[in-house]
Formats: sequence, structure tokens, C-alpha cells
Amino acid sequence: MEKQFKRTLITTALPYANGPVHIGHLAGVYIPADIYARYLRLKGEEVLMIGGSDEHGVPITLRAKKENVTPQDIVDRYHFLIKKSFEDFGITFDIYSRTTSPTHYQTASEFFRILYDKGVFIEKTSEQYYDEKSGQFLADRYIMGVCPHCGNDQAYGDQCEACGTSLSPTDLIRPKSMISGSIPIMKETKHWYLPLDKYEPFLRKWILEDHTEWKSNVYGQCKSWLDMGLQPRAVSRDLDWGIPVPVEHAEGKVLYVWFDAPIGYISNTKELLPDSWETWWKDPETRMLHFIGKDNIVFHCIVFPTMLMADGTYNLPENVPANEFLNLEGDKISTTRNRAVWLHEYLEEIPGKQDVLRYVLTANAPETKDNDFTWKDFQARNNNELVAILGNFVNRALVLTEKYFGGKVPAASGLTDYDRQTLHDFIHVKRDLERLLDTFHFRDAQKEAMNLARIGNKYLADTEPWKLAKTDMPRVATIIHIALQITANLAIAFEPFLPFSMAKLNRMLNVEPLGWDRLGLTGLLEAGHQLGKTELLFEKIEDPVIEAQVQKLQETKKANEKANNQTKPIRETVAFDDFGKLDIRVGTVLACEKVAGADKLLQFLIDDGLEQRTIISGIAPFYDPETLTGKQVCFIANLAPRKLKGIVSQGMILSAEDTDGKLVVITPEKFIRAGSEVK
RNA sequence: CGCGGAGUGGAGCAGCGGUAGCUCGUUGGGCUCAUAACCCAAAGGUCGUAAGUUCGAGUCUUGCCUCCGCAACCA
Repeated sequence: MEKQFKRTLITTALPYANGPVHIGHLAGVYIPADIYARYLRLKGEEVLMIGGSDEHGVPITLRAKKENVTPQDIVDRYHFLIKKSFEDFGITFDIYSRTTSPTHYQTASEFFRILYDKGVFIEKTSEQYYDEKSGQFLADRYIMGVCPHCGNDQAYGDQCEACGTSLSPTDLIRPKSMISGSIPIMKETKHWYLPLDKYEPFLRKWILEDHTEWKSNVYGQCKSWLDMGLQPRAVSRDLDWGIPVPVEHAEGKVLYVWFDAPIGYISNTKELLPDSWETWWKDPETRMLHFIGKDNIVFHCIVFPTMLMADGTYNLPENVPANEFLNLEGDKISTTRNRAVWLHEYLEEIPGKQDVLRYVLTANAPETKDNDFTWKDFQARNNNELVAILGNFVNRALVLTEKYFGGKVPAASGLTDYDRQTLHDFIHVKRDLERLLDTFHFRDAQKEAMNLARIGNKYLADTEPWKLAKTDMPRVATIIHIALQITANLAIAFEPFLPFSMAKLNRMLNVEPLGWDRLGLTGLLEAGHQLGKTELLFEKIEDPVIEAQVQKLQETKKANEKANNQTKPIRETVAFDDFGKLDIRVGTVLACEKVAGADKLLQFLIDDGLEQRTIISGIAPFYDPETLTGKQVCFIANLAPRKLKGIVSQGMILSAEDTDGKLVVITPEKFIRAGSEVK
């Protein structure tokens, strides 16, 4: 059932322009996509690789506000930085544009309008928080308040970063607008929804039946979403940064960034090819592939296809090769915590080593599960594989040619059985490589290419031409001839993976790029051909280089800890009367148990001197419930009751919170009568 | 019990019903053309855990444990 396609459109996840690109992005998306694009181009196929910056959305507006600049300033800064670093790194986009481009504004507006005119969208009015002072609706991230779970007073409307709970804005206690600081009110607002549920039957068939070949992580996540049942999804927002909803009376509303971003793939194609872009998006003989990270699966497999389908004139993706995540030295990569290896810094600090990073990130690509990047591994792979196996073999072959034949390719004569066996071994490399590349197994494909160099090293060790040079030069000529053919094959096989080094190798061999179709052949270099100047293909990376990088990471970590460890400033003074309103008491814990279905909650039964009351507290990660039974705690006795996980909590147990979020229950120094007031 | 992915020799990964494999590292040997590189050999795993299906289970089923991601926005 293999469909035949004339051309391939490769899209790469649009990096969000609120930070630079790091090795996680590279390993997950851009290196595999680039390898694949280069591979197809080498085969002479028509291919287009589309990239660009994603420049709308709330985090960028928040960042701009924090730095007191405009959102455009932020995206300009990162767009050009990202674009430049991709170029220097050799990611061969046919175009790298941005979602603030005029073409994109026009394309996204038209896309929305076509769906709108077709009556695809549902219009729904709901109540959302509105800031009267600044006259705008508040996105979840613009609202701050007290987290109902852990009491952190700086929880956002979508998530409390102290305890990690995801929230909805209405969960927050004492919500406050981050724009004006005023208290927001609930106000009606209208939005447009994409009815994913209507397309569910089609999606089920399209993914679950017709695309069983998709990777298990992709397939599994789609299946889970489909099985849960799809809901209409809002495609607009109340925000002033983005593409205005192209409908009358929609002032102050923009396209939701997740609606607008994937259309960027279309816009950027259009910008590059204003006249023929439709061939790439609508011709059934075009194959579309989305290279993404695992966090984008749902949008590229369900939401965007639904949008394309709703329009009706577009192709759907043929495959969505999504990778898992890359960790760094055992910990998560984090843009916000500055815990990453940034591409632009790598290019500056370890110059001329694009291929080393490409190699390492491919060899250790998170294709089936999250993987770890360590600098030690980076060094080891460079020194033990690129230098010792590939670079060394090439060097041996070229140096021997120079030494015995003045740098001219010698002629072969009278192949032995062993020669034939060696040639036979590497003649299948092309087929194996293609099989692996065609199925997006880039890690294995690169390993297969490396095996070619291993065959070469073994061949030289077994035939020992340096010994024969004293007695049998015709035999030496044959051996070197074969070694050089292997070298020429390496130049082809590694071309998609290590483009910089292979360009160098081609110079050393004094040939133009040889072309993928000639991979596996033995007559790539003719007898008498003069080779170029021999240089080292790769060089060792010494310890200090690695140590500097490791230390840099540690310094970042220290800086983060320092920033987090600062004791919070004392809050504004309150009147004694206000303090007096709080009724803090000592209570004796009669019983304590974990709340079922909650990770963080403990349920207490407290003797407060008058009666027994139930209090829920979010300290389960720090205490074994049994150890608390019988102990005394301090609690706020007159706090308004609140329901948590279906249980009414009548008060709040006082705990002290360390900078790392660890909680310690406050307990009286001596046993005292239950119900005693704390003053 | 919200959902998905993953747990395999020291490290990183592959295998997904029929004698446990690859790369690196380690140990011993060989070679000296080569960037102390290369080649050969060996040691090292009861495949997270418990039960089940089967003539036979890393490989299928179920429970449990651990890690990661998603659940309105850092690959």
C-alpha cells in the first residue's frame, strides 16, 4: 500500500520566539528533519523544508511587559538570533520566516475567513476575568492569586509553579490582574470554536486504521485523545498581540496562537513560492511530513489536520515523526531556568564543530524515549568514534596513498577472495541506509554509515599494506585502491549527517559531491586521479573544553539556587486589628490519612478543644500520615471552609515553607491543651 | 485509580513469542600506515517488580513500583 509521491514537503516545529534554540530542539526536530531533507535532495528528489519562528501568544507579551519593551522587540531579538544560528549550524531550510510576516497575516486571516464563511466554527459566549482598569480580558497567565492547594500567593491562572498543580483562573483565591493589579470581574466574551468532535469519526479512521505505521508514542497519544472524546476548541483569544480575528465586531480578539502557528507552514511556503505553493500543499502527489517534539503531537495529528480538512482543499500529513525529549546532564532542559546548551553559544564557544554536535545528537537521539545529553558523552563520541574510527580511517587511507603513490589513486589488479568479501560487505550499505532513513531511524542509519569506516579499518589491519610495501607493490596498489573506494563511499554515506566534514573530505579527495545513487559502487575514484591535500577530518576534544562547559552549567545552577534562595521580602504592614481577625489555635491530630486520588493532600481529623474538625493540607509529599497522629499542630480556625477533592476543609494547618518548596508543620514546643489560642 | 511513553550487562541504546544483541567503557593480546589512533579476544545481564497465558516470555495479559511528557502554549 506504499503510495508513490512526486515530492516531499517537510515542516519543522516553529520554535517559540521567546528564547534561543537549544540542543533539545536540535535533537528532537531540526537535525532529523535536516538529515532527511539532505538525504532526499541527494537522491535527486523534489523536497522543501519549511521553518520559521512562532511569534504570537501570551508568554511573549508577558516577557515584553516584564522587560518594558514591545512584543515586537522580543520576537525580533530571538527571530534573528535563531535564524542566524540555524544557518551557521547547517540546517538547510528552504525558507525560515516568521509568523509576524505580512504574508502570514494575510494567509492566516484568509484561512480563518474561509472556515468562517463555510460555517465551520461554533460561536460561544462565556464568562472570563476582565480587568476594568486596563479595559481588557485577562489570559490565564495574566491572573495571579493564591493557590487553593498550597497557599502560594503567586500562582498563575493556569498553573501554580510552587506546587505544580494546574489550575483554572476561577480556582484562584483573591485573583489579581497582573496588568493593573486591580481585582478582575467576570464578564461575557465571545469566541470561535473549532468543532473537533464533528471530525472525530474521520480522524479515527485516518489515524487509527490508515496510519498504524506511525511511531508508537504518536499513535498512542492520538488514540488516547480520540478515546477520551474530542471537544470543540477555542481558536480565538482576547489579546492585543496576534492576528486580529477577521470578522466584523471582533475588536480586541486575535487568533489563538495554536491556530495561527501551523498556518505559518503554509504562509512560509507561500512567501517562498508565491506562484506554485499550492503544488506543495494541495497536489495529492505531494507527501507532507511534520517533524516535531512530543509535546506537539496533538496539535499536528488532530487539531491542524482538522483545520486542513475543514478547508477541504489541503493534503493531510503522511507521517508525523515526533521525538521524545532530551535531558541535559541528568536534568530537564529549561528555557526559563537558563538550563540548556544554547545553539548560538555552542557555535561561538566550540567553533567549527557543527558536525560533532550533529553526530552526538543523532547518535543519542530521543527516538523512542527521553535520553540524556552529557558533555562527557559528547567528548567520548567525538574522540572514540568520529576521530578514532571515521577520521582515522580516512587519514590512514590518504596518508598511505600519499606515501606510496604520491597522492594518485593506484590501479587495482587481481582481487583476492578477502578483497571481494570486503567489497561485498559494504556494497549493501546503500540498501540498509535507505531502509533506515526511509523509516526515520536516523540513529541506526548513522550507526550503519559508521560501520563502513569500521570495515575500512579492519581491512587495512588485516591486509597490512605497510608490510607488503617492501615486497609486493602491485598488491599494495590494490589494497589502497579499495581503501580509497571505501573512503569515497563514506563521503556519500555521511553526507546527510555530517555535511561540513564531508565537504572537507570531498576537497581532500579532489572530487565534486558524488551523488547518492553511486553509493555502494566500487569505481568512484579512477586510477590515476590526483587527490587533494590531506588534513585531519576531526580533532580530539581535550578535557578543558568539556570542563568549561560542565562548569558553566554548574554556575547556572548556582545562580538559580541563589535567586531562589533569597528570603522573600517582608510584606506590607497590617494593622493590629487585622491580625486580630485571624483565630489561630492549637489542635491535636486525632487521625491523619492520605486523600485518595490526590498526590499532595493529607486529611486531618483535629481536636480543636470544642469539637472535631476536618482539615485538608497539601503536605503529603513531606510527611508520613502515621507519624503525625497524636501530634499537635497550629491551624487557622476561622478560615472560610473550602472544598478540596470533594472534602470540606475547615481551616488551614500552618506550615513553614523552605525556598525549595519543602513544607514543615508548625507544632507547639510543649504539649498544650487543644484549642489554646496562638497569639 | 485522567491520558500517553519508557524502565534490558558500568554508560547509552536495539530486540517485541523460540539459544539475550549493538556502540562506548573495562581486561588481556596483536599491530605500528594512522590523531597513544586501529585489529582480535574475554569478562560483564535471572531484560523494574509480582502473578498469569503458553510446550516455550525482555517479547502477550493483569496488578504494583519508578522516571518522563500531556491535561490552553519552553523541542
